[in-house]
Amino acid sequence: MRYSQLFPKTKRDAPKDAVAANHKLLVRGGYIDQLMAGSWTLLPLGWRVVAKITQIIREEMNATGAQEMLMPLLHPKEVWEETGRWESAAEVMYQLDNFGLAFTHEEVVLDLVRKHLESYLDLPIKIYHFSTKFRNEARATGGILRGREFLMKDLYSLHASEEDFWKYYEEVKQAYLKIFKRVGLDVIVTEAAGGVFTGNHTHEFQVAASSGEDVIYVDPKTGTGINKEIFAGEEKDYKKVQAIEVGNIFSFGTYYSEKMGVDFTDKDGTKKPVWFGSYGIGQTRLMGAIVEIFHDDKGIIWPGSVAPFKYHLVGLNGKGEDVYKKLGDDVLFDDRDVSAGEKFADADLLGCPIRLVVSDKTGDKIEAKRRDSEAIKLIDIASLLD
RNA sequence: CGGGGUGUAGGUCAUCGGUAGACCGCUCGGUUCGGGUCCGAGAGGCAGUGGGUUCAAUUCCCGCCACCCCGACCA
Repeated sequence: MRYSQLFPKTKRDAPKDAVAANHKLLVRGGYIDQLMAGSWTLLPLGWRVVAKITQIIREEMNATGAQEMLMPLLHPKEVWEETGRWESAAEVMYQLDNFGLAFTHEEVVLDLVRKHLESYLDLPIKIYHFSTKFRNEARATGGILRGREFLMKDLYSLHASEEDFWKYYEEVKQAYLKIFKRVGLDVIVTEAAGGVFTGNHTHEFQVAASSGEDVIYVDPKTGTGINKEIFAGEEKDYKKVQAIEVGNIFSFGTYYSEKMGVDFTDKDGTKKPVWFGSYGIGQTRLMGAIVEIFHDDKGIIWPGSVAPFKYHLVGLNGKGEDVYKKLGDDVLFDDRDVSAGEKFADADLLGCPIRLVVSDKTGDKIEAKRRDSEAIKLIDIASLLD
């Protein structure tokens, strides 16, 4: 990608009211653009980051045997009335006369499954999708961390037995740990309340960050946390940390299945309700959380796995064209006729992992510098392509 | 939803009871070319919106709207 053709360009100033690092840097870098409070366009750069996050999640979900699909966002009132959530979740759900906008998909999944589920032989079912969620947030805040509309992966699993359910629940927990590790985050598995979703406790995946809106108590011995909302221990025995919730997993037991009549014929010939759980990761929030963790005063420092481009090639003195053509697709080439300083500043702001410079000074070599280091080395094109 | 703050050029901000100015960005010309170079010229604004006070309102007062922050709330 040539920078000269990239839409849009970087900005020198952050939005005047922006406080959160992700808000300032993602907007300045041209990753996201605000339509209104809690509503963001993912610009070409931001979309590339989200696509990389999505692909990592997809790989790990598929590895658990889950199948990707896509469900609608406009839901009939009826299915939500079956579980009572048309009323109980009215505050978070955007509702029209006979429809509601998706803020989650439990009801739709259960309606889907009951039409196709007959026997224990059909179970387990593990299905997921990536889609927009609408939430009528009383207060959208923190840049892209809490929006009224955002992207999320939600996985749903249905099982013939409690034992099989918990086995898979644990498998998803491990998959989540892999996902967060792959995107560069250290997460704290945290016990929490289920809110509108369930009376049971749930597991959240929290990332320590001073800008986080959650408070959790971390047990120094196990490294696991308990959300402030259900914490009942002695404060002195725990470490209190602020954190961003980047994922969560829920067990519903047979509660919703019974309400919606989602049952199957078991081995013994009797009808039983399915065991049901759901598992979410917000891709857009995850992008914001990554920026909260990985940035300095100059800009973003993307982990390699989610960076929009691996290389940011700076051409000076009209050079760089040859190197650009050899590097393939994973490179952003700053081909503008502007000062070196401006190009370096933009490279720091955009935060690609490796900055390459080709100039009069580098001769037939290429200068390489990691975004997270000051060390510079000269290499030749052949070893770079290796 | 309660409290606070802010709305002036594309962006960030000054100004001020007498119909607006800087910097950045943009366009043009020159200059420069390893950390947002420098010089010159130019384009660009119904001062969020509705009302009130006044000879006169961007400025003072009130309503509304929007955004940001704190709280409440919250997959």
